[in-house]
Amino acid sequence: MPRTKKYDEQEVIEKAMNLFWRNGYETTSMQMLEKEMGINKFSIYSSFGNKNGVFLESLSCYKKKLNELINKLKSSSNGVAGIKEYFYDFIEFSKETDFSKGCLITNTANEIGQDADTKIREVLSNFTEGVKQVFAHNLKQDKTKDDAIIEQQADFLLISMFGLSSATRIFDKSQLDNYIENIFKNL
Amino acid sequence: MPRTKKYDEQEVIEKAMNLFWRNGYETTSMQMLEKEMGINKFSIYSSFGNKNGVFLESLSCYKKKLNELINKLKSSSNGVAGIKEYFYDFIEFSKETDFSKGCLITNTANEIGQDADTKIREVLSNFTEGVKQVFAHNLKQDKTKDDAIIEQQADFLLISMFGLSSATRIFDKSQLDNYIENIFKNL
DNA sequence: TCAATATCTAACTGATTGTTTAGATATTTA
DNA sequence: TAAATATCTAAACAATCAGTTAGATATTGA
Repeated sequence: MPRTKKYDEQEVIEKAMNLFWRNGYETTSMQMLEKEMGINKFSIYSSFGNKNGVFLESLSCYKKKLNELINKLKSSSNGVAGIKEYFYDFIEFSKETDFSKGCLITNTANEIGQDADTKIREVLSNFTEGVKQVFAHNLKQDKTKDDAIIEQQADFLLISMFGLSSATRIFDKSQLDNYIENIFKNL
Repeated sequence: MPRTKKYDEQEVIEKAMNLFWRNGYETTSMQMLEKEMGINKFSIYSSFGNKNGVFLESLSCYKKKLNELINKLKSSSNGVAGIKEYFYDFIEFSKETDFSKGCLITNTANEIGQDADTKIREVLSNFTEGVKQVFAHNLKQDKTKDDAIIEQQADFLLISMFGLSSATRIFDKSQLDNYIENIFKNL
């Protein structure tokens, strides 16, 4: 039996995830990953295959983190108000010390072209579809809404959330609050 | 007197602009620019200084193109309805043959970090502020809205437009239409 | 017609990209 | 204790990055 790993894969991936979250896929180099993860290239490649592998694991790690917010939303039973709270929760979630880094999923969707890696594209669309389903689930708690309205409003909220994710990187807190209030004005 | 340029700077910049628009700043390499612009590196560097110079000229070219839509909005006198038309116009504007490439300004804002080139950041914030002013100008045509409401709604529309720009790259026409209809439901 | 000179081609920087590999190091079980 | 072997370090890989340069080419005004 050989020596054991000095590092915990889950721990170093969380560090990689934060780097991708701040800088995006392209801008994040293997050198930067080495430094941030605290292990060298050999270890990175033997644990995750290649840069794309590190990124896919980072996406998975991100989803796990974000799932805390989504599970709170899932288990809520106050309809639209719960979704609105999720929007506000997300603003806090995306905050770094002095700026906001948006949503890793949304940032990636904005960065990649239509010729990007298939697995990455799948993760993005699966996640997007999942969020839409949770929105629809909460909207259904309002019995006055029929199926067509629910589908429509879930789509609207999905794109609005997508916009909010980008907006957190650029606009200030009062502008974001005002945005959310307007979004939910007639739902 | 020497020989004259074989290429028109405005013509080649439009090609560069389209490349940046499709692929983003980082992904677009000087090699790709050479090929797309139809001139070689020497000519690119002697005309525009460096890659950043090509990009700044591309941003300027993009603004000129988008100004056709914005001028239409500026000269309209039907208040919110004119802004809504601008949203729909933008969807068409951002369309490539088979997909949508969003807004070069928004794409750039999503791509760059807080340590990016100052000139680029300036172009982005100036442009954003300009669009907000045009929105406010049109909102003022509705005499029932006071200054506070106008400021609030202009900000809301700005972020919504920002979201729409990103959304065109990912969501389909019916989803985008539904998004716009909901945005303008209570303005 | 011809010297002047800007524009062009094409090869070449040096740095950095993602990825691989050889060999030293450390740990484990038998 | 010693053979086995996975993990580590560090140097190297080819490809590509943005940017430069020497020299050939073409066009101009005098």
